[in-house]
Amino acid sequence: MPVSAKGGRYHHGDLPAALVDAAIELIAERGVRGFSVAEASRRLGVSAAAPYRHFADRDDLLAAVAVRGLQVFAAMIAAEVDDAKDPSQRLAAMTRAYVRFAAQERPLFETIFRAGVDKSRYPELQRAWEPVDVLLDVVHEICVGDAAAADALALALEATAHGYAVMLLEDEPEAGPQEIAAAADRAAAATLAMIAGRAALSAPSHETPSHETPSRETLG
Amino acid sequence: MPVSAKGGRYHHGDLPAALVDAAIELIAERGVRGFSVAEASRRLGVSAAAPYRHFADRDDLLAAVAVRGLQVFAAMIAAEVDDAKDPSQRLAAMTRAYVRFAAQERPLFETIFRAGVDKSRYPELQRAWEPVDVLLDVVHEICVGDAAAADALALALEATAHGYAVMLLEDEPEAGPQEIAAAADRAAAATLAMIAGRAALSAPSHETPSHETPSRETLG
DNA sequence: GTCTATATCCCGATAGAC
DNA sequence: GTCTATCGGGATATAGAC
Repeated sequence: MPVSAKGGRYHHGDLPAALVDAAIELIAERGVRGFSVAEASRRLGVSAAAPYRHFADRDDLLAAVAVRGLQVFAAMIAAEVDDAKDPSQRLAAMTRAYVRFAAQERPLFETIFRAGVDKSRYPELQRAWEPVDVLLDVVHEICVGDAAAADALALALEATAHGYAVMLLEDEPEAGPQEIAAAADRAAAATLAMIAGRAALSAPSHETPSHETPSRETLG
Repeated sequence: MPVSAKGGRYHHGDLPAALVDAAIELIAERGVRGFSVAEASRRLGVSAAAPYRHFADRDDLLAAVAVRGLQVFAAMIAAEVDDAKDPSQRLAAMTRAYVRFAAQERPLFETIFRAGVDKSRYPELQRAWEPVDVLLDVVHEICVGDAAAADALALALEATAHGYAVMLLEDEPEAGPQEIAAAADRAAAATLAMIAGRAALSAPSHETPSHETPSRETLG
């Protein structure tokens, strides 16, 4: 820890970065909900006021964590995808990375998807998604010349990956490497299944009778 | 509002139920995170202490909301599924209901899936899942005599439905009936696609090279 | 079963000194 | 850029009266 030459008080070389790290640890232990700027400060041994020199408010710090998370996310996906040959295998690899990221970098996943940060307030956050989105463009190699089909497939695969990831975190919060790998493989298999059955994505769902569904009141 | 005959102080006929309702409204407005027992009391015009006669703590009340939510959830699914003929159509209908539930009963969905209530603490909460799980047994009519395949398919469909639901809430928090119906239809189509491609679910995913993935540190 | 009152704790954020 | 001090607010939960 660097110490200011002028007085006895110490400085962080980079308090903003230290705060992001502390936030991640804190979120890992208590969840996004249990995170507070005050506690992060305490852990770094700085005053509760210090963070506000660098982040406008709590959300501002969370947004920085999310940006950081998306960088890791994109890197994990890219690494996993790298050597896969055909488009389907690349997409399956993406899903595998998606699930792994959720499990291995849980606090980052939580911050990105559950912190409730208003994206429109943080353009850098929107920009941080781009590298991920680009990787999804592989779908066009599968649905050649049919942009609508490609979009539908991309959405379906995103939903599937996200679903497996979220369900893993909910059902097995303490999953070890073994379980994580197994879940990632199942998700990857589901990706291939979805691709195989993709013809049904564009087909009309044949009836939408618009039932009346029971409301809360009718069940009292 | 019923008033006690004895004094000037009023009672609720059913404060526990009133608290659950108030909680739902509050969660609808501010999300689970913004919910507090104190605010719910305030809205009902009772003291902040009153709820603790009926619920041990905040989580206890949230668990009650979740149970309520699961009843509605099961009812919505059952109603949508009712008249569908073949298993695939029934499963597609379930997915449609799943997504609709998330969008139309957002606070209940949030409470069930995001409130972070410790299920093991609330057996009634586990029991409330059963009616939903039973409906998923339709998969056995598709994967006849192959229990493993049926389980894999059930998981895949659950993940898909959940993924579409969560993504809808994240991407279009203000979705109207139109958008909701469209999203539900896309999810239903994805269900049919997954079923169509289900052969790939049991197939080995052919390679699991276990890359080294970049860690947080290497990106600093 | 509900109220009043209270104890205890924590948080976000700001002002002003150094 | 960080600190001290502080304001203002809200939460959970308990004790004891009615």
